Amino acid sequence: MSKHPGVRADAITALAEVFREHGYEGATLTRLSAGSGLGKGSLYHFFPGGKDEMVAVVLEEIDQWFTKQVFEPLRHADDPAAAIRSMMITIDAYFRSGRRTCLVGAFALSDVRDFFALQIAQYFAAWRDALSVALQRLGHAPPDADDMAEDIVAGIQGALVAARALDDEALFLRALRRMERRLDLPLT
Amino acid sequence: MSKHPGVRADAITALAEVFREHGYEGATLTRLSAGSGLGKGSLYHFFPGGKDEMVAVVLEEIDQWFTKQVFEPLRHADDPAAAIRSMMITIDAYFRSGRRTCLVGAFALSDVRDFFALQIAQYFAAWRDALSVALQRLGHAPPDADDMAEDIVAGIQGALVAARALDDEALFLRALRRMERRLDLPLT
DNA sequence: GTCTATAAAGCGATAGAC
DNA sequence: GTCTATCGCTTTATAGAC
Repeated sequence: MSKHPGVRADAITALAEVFREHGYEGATLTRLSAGSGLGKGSLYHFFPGGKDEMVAVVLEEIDQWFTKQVFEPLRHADDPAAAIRSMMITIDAYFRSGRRTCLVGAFALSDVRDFFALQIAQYFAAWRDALSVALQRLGHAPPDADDMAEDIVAGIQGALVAARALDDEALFLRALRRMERRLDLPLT
Repeated sequence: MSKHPGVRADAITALAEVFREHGYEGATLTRLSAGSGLGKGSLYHFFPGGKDEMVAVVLEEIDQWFTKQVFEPLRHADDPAAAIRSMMITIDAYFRSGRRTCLVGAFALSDVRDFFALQIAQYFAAWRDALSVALQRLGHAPPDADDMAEDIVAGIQGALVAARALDDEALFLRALRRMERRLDLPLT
């Protein structure tokens, strides 16, 4: 254990941003070093497994963040409808209206998908299942809730792609609102 | 002009597949050479601008294919509803139920987006606009038709991401059917 | 723990024989 | 038009001084 655990934690956040901006192959050690403020030697001290270990740790951190901020509230909030609405706001902020990409989604489209297949699949499955639970608590039958949840999770990824492709920030929020309306959430 | 124009045309198709499987940075000249069956020298003979020119030509070919097979039918088919249904079938075949990625979509999420921004934006805009025309011909007001078209185009991209992330082929066709149902197309 | 120097391999691109 | 050989350069990763 490091005597300054904050250094490693801060590095993980910085590395995540480099991977997000440049992808797996584009995230060179030079860029990872510059982005984290750590020399190559220090990076290999914290992540002896090199780039692959950095990615694995970054994916783990992302999963933990979403579990706490998105998945758990969907499953356990007193008001499921409010939790879904809150998810949309959280997501819009996290992805900065589509200016920020989803690292997991981008990896799913790339050739590193197979290598990190388990973590990628788990992230998407956890999101879909948590959302399905919230929808079931609103009275939807499990097969319908699964279908709706799958639609939303995929829709968010598609909105990220389209917003970046068309360079149109407004598109992302517009898509979120469309999906929310489609769910026909009860007023609270 | 080459004396064997088929060689270059075949190469473009092969190069497209390499870029699709490995992304821009992952598509090394060694892989592009192996995939096309042409030596590096021959590749530079056909594409003096190197990788960047190969990508530009590949994107152009993709745009031409979609224009002829998808966009034009949406705009001019006698039966717009049938054209939209036909689009879904064409798309499922082209993307092989999500096992094949959309090169343009993947580029939109990557760091080469800025470099090819124009071609990427044009592809998405052309798809959305052609679909909007078909929906308007079905009686939808232009703002509604634009909204629905945007939803479908983004939804297809999201379905590609989710299908690959969850390694679930059935998800892609399921998403296409959901979107088709949502359009409430008239029977013909 | 952090750095610089460096090794070994692979990269995009070019030259030139055929 | 096609190939092989090769040039610089960058890559990941390591070694070792501090």
